[in-house]
Formats: sequence, C-alpha cells, structure tokens
Amino acid sequence: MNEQVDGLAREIFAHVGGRWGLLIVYALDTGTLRFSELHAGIDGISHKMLTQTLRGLERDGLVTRTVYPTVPPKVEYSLTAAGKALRANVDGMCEWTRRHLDAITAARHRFDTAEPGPPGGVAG
Amino acid sequence: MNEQVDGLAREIFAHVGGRWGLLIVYALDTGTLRFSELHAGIDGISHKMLTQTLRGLERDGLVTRTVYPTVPPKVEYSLTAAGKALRANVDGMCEWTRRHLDAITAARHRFDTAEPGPPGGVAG
DNA sequence: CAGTATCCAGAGGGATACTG
DNA sequence: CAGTATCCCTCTGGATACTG
Repeated sequence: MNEQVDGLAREIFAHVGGRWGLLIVYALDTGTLRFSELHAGIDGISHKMLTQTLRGLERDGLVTRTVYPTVPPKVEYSLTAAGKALRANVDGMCEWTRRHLDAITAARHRFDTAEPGPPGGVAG
Repeated sequence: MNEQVDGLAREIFAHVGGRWGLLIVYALDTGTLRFSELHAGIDGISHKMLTQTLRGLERDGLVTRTVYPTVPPKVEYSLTAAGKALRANVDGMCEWTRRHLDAITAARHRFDTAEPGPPGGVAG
C-alpha cells in the first residue's frame, strides 16, 4: 500500500479537528452562522469544544471568522472555498451512511448474536 | 440545519471506529491482507488497536474475516461491498487533502504569525 | 454574546505478558 | 502468527467561572 497516501489520509483527521470538525463543516452549509446558532444547531457540543474546533478550522483556512465590534458582540462563521470542497465529501459520507445504515445495523445484530463456534467464517 | 442528517453524520464516526478505521479501510483496497500485513502497512498502529478496530469493522459488516485453522494461524481481511463503497469516500477525502494541503499549510502559517491586533478579520 | 482559563472525570490507546 | 487480558498514563472534553 502507498505510504504517501497513508500519511495523506492521516492529514485528513489532523485538519478536520477530531470529532466535531466535520459536523461544523456540515452545519455551515447554510451559509453563515453565528456562534450561538452553531452551538444550538450542533447537538451535544460544548461551548468549549465549539470554540476550540472553530479555531482549528479557521487556522487551516476552512472557515472564515468575522467579528462585528458591537455590543453585545457578534461573530459569524462561514465556509471558505476549501471548506466547501470538504463539505462535498462529508455529503458523500452521509450518503454512504444513509445507504448502508440498515445493513450495518443488521450486521451488528448478527455479529452480537453469533455462536462462539463460528458458523461460516472459517476457511481451510 | 437538518437534525436527521446531523445524527446521520455522527453515525459515520460511530462506525468507522475512530482514528484508525478509515486507515484500515484504505489499506484494504489491495484486496486481501493478513493481520501482520496490515500491522506492517499501517504506520503507528498498535497490535491492540488493530485487533480492536478490525473487530468493530467486522461487526458492522465493512470487512470480512477469514480464519485458516493452520499452524501457525493465518487470518485474512478484506472489504465487503459496503466497505468498498466507504473506501470510495475515503479516496475523495484523500483527493481533497492532496488538493488543499498546500493552502492549508499556508493558512496555518499565516494564522500563527498573525498580529494580535487583527489586520483584516473584522467587519463593522 | 463570544471567548478564555481552570479543574477534573473518563475514554482512548500504548506496553506487556499470556494463550492457542 | 493472531488474539485476549491487564495495567497505566495521556489526552479529550465537559462543567464552571470570569473577562470584554
């Protein structure tokens, strides 16, 4: 297998900021969202992780951050061109999940209820 | 944003087994690989994590596991149809990374050397 | 409203040893 | 060679409080 691309594949995870990065990229499809809107829209994310992940994405040039020096403050986030391109891939992954979720769930059930003595997984 | 799909996006990570899942799926493109071949091919993965992640992928029906009852034992892994479909998406991600890595690196550098007093990131 | 800092629990994941 | 079990540590990430 290609060592180059292996390293490349690893870069993906380094740049999308772990567990929440792709979710944020996904949420930002709408166009532009405020911090509080993202916080409300992404279920389960904490204030801290939203800030932290957003920083990472901004740092890598996947999202833009616009601060309005008003009272109270207002900060808006949106995808850059690179971010939008990434989002297309996220869409692909979602599509894949949508298409295979039933099969996966079934496979999981089969696996969990399988006999210790393997029914058909052995060759020789 | 769509709550349904938000949950769907989360399923992706639940099924690919965290940090190593996609890397394994990527490695298995070749066709069929033994445990030791995977171990050698995926740089940095530990014996434990390879076993553990492989179990998860097998459980979800993304890889098949074939045991040859020989001495010494021999176990081969390969992608199922669902696994191959997933791999196509991983390819897309790699392609994205390949295309944007330079820009990302540059953006990162810019961000890290930016003035505390924002040069152009503020609107109002 | 948005961001930063601190504290702390729990999951993730490595090293090692043992089994078949 | 492949897999399981155990120990232990790091690092993630949540809760909370404070600043602008």
